Amino acid sequence: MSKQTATKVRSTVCCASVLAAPLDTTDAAELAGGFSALADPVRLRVLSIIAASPDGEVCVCDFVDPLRRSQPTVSHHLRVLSEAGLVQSERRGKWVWYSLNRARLSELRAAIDS
Amino acid sequence: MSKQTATKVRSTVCCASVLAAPLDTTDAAELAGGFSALADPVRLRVLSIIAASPDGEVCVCDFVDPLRRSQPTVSHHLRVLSEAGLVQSERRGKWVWYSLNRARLSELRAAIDS
DNA sequence: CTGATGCATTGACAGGTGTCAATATTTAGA
DNA sequence: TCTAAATATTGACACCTGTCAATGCATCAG
Repeated sequence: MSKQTATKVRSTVCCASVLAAPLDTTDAAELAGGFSALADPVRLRVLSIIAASPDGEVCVCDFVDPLRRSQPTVSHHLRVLSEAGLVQSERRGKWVWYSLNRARLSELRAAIDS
Repeated sequence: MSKQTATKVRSTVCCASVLAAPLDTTDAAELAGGFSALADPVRLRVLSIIAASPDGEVCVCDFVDPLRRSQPTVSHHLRVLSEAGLVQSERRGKWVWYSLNRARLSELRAAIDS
């Protein structure tokens, strides 16, 4: 089951922007969802750890030690990031590997671009 | 009293980045604070309204109608944005004018830049 | 000084969130 | 099929957050 949830259809032609034009409530809610996923230090470190990994993917067990959080807590954060579209997962054998969705990060970055 | 709170000293030379290097817990907490302020649709629309205003500043009373929130609620959101360093305020007579802190927005944008 | 206006603060409440222990699920290997 | 290992889910708890009504504070007009 790919936990690829809720990347709703954008209502604007390109992508929503906070600064370029008046933001409607739909776009505002969608963007707020994305930033909510970034609004936690543990999740930011999850993204950072993935970005710093040689292959661009990290399995769940390798987050537990550096994050100093329990395995269920790590799993929870990965789910939040996944549902926000910021990471994707792939099961290979007993392990699940997480990688960045840089396009989604770019969307959020662009949303606060002048 | 300038409500310019808590823009803590950055621990890195330039500015914290999620993707460029392993993120320490201090930087992660600081960035998460910034993204928390962006993690609400009402606040994103506040920023959008300011950005769309001709003079780049908006007084509190002019948020209430478009946001469809009570005046205390608007005031609450402006305080959150202010404490995150994303807006600044200036009292002129009976009115208080809010404007964007684009440098702070740039910091957050840069933090999720590749 | 008084009254009116713009904004901030307080208090209360419902709902959301991060955390962990316990448990379930999935997979590989024997 | 049985067991162990990796990950996900559930349940519980404390804390945080968005909201509004009521109230307080600051400023201006008269």
